[in-house]
Amino acid sequence: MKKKQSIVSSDQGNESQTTHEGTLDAINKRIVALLQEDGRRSYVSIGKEIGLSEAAVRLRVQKMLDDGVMQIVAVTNPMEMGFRRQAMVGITVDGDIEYVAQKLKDIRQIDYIIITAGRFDILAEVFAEDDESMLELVNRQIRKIDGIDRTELFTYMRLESQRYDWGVR
Amino acid sequence: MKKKQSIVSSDQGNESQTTHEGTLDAINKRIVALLQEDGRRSYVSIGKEIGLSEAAVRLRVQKMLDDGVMQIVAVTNPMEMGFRRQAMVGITVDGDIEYVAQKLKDIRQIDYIIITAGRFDILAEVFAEDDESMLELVNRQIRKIDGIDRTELFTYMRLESQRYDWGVR
DNA sequence: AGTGAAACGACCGTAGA
DNA sequence: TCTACGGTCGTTTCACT
Repeated sequence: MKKKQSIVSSDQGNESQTTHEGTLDAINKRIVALLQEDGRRSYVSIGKEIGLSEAAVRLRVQKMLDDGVMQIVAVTNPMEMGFRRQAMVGITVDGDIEYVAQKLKDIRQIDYIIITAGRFDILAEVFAEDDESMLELVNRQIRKIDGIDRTELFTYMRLESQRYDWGVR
Repeated sequence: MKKKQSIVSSDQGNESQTTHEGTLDAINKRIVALLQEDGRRSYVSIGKEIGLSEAAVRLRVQKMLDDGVMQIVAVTNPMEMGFRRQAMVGITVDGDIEYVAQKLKDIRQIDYIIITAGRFDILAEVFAEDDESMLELVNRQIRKIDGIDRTELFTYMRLESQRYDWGVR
């Protein structure tokens, strides 16, 4: 529902929480770090820990959410959701990459795709209930897309330390 | 801090929220879907939307968090955090995979590693401030690890539709 | 950007079905 | 596993710095 707010840099002498390069100030980093542990932690308790009033914490969090610096969301565990197979699919394209990318995005069992430089043109992370439906997905859905040359499957044997804390460690 | 609670399936005629296969019941799916939009949405407002009391929603969310079905966390945007380069590194190992995996996990700029079957033994997602520090990371940190045979870098040109909603679409 | 205070709303534990 | 309810705590708004 929320749109990224248009930021007119109000050059009126107030020190910004984010620099032009997009790095956060020390206070925001601490706030983000705490919210990465528990996204529902109250502003009051965060404020107590870092020595700021509840309102100050809340305004900072709101600004970071509005600016698209972070989001606070439920992240599900694929295993617990009944998806026992995950894989990365390396794809080489001999047609229109944008077209292929669009078609891939329409597939429900792909959670993200990456346009890359290297041996592959696209990497797509896929999940499936079991080996059977993983094969079905790759052979009947992905490989059928016009413009796909080859696919190569990297089945996940084990996923270590999935984290969501880019840049705040 | 929280441990996954041991589930003794109390076969006393109460319909469970999770089946043995780990899929959620319809109510929990709706709750998760709403929390994927806004992880801080109040239990009261969720309850109103799905026709359940605040306490019922709260108990269900608590159970899903305790069971490791989902987590509610802040997810940062690497770009906004000043990390303008992301890449997947494909790694082949000629030594001890566990040792290599452990060493990789200690590197701050790796957010997750995947043990795979296929051309590579390990896939690692890495991020860096710029090309310079990406090269430094791969050449000076990753390639120096004992037991690593070859590495292959897939630089992200564009990341499409990163989502965190496995299985609830 | 930040504080403090008052009114309101959400959350939590528990009792009862 | 649900609802109802009362006590406590968190959030919101606003005036002030």
